[in-house]
Amino acid sequence: MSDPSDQLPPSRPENTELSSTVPGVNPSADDQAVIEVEGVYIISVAARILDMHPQTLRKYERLGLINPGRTIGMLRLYSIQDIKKVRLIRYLSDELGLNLSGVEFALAAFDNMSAIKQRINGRLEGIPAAQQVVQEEMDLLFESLNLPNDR
Amino acid sequence: MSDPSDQLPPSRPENTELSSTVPGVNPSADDQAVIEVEGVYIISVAARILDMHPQTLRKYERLGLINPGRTIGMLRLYSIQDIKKVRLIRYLSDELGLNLSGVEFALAAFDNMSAIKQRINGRLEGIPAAQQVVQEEMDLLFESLNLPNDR
DNA sequence: TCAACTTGACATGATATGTATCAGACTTTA
DNA sequence: TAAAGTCTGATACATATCATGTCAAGTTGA
Repeated sequence: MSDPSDQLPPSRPENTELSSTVPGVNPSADDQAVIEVEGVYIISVAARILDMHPQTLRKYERLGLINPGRTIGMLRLYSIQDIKKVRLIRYLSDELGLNLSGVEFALAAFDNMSAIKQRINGRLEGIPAAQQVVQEEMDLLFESLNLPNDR
Repeated sequence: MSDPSDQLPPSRPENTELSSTVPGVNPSADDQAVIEVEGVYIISVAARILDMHPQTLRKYERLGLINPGRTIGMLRLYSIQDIKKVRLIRYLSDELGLNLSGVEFALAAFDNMSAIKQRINGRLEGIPAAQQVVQEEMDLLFESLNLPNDR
């Protein structure tokens, strides 16, 4: 039970990455919310893209699993990252069989692992050899959970 | 969402550690599997200790969540560690609301994290400063998931 | 010996989930 | 401005999951 290799979940489908800085249409520039109009969909469009019911998306938001932007009015705006996050949620739910509490746990685990990986890397700034080791092993960890390893 | 401190789950109850070498009834003596008769219960006793139905324990085993020993015949024998693992399962299920797929995921995550922590530590043998950093941060990670950090 | 265990199958009630609908108000866009 | 779409909040429904319970027929161990 402690050998990571004997409990790999089934392979994760493509296109469920949680993001990775920014999607395609954002070559250089910002870090902040600058213009950020690189693909933003209202709920009906997002639902059609995902082939899911709008109510399901609203429910996910109510549970804190996603957090789409809003217009000045209150219309939800789904970014590419939001769409991908929903795909990941659906994967965890449909393929791995987690309930929504489990999805919440898994997403939090993912976030925390990403954060700690970053922190370690920062604290090992002066020791590249150690950075390398941690990088490799943390990547292994992400793989073993079948979760994306960047943010 | 990436700050570990803002998603700490509710505090975990006492006595759900997954183990830690050996339980109480073992004043001095061994570390290895020497005699290892420091508390081993058949299913009815384990169920009474845990205040759970025997069928529930059998189901957990069938799903691969626990793996109690057996007599030469086939009677299940629950060790202290098994008992504690069941308590952890119950915590994940009852308190965090995970279904059994989620419990499986969480246990696997825990195992993998423990294993990677060990591996990193081994590979950083010659760099105590780095070991220290990783130790601290990995402990943080375990805390953030509200899971025990030893095995 | 015989109570307690084994496996496997099936049933139950409570709860979770995704989907659906309604009403009344607000936003967007043509 | 009018139509179409979205908002919140409530409610409802079919299906699935989970812990528990029961049964039968065979095995174990004090």
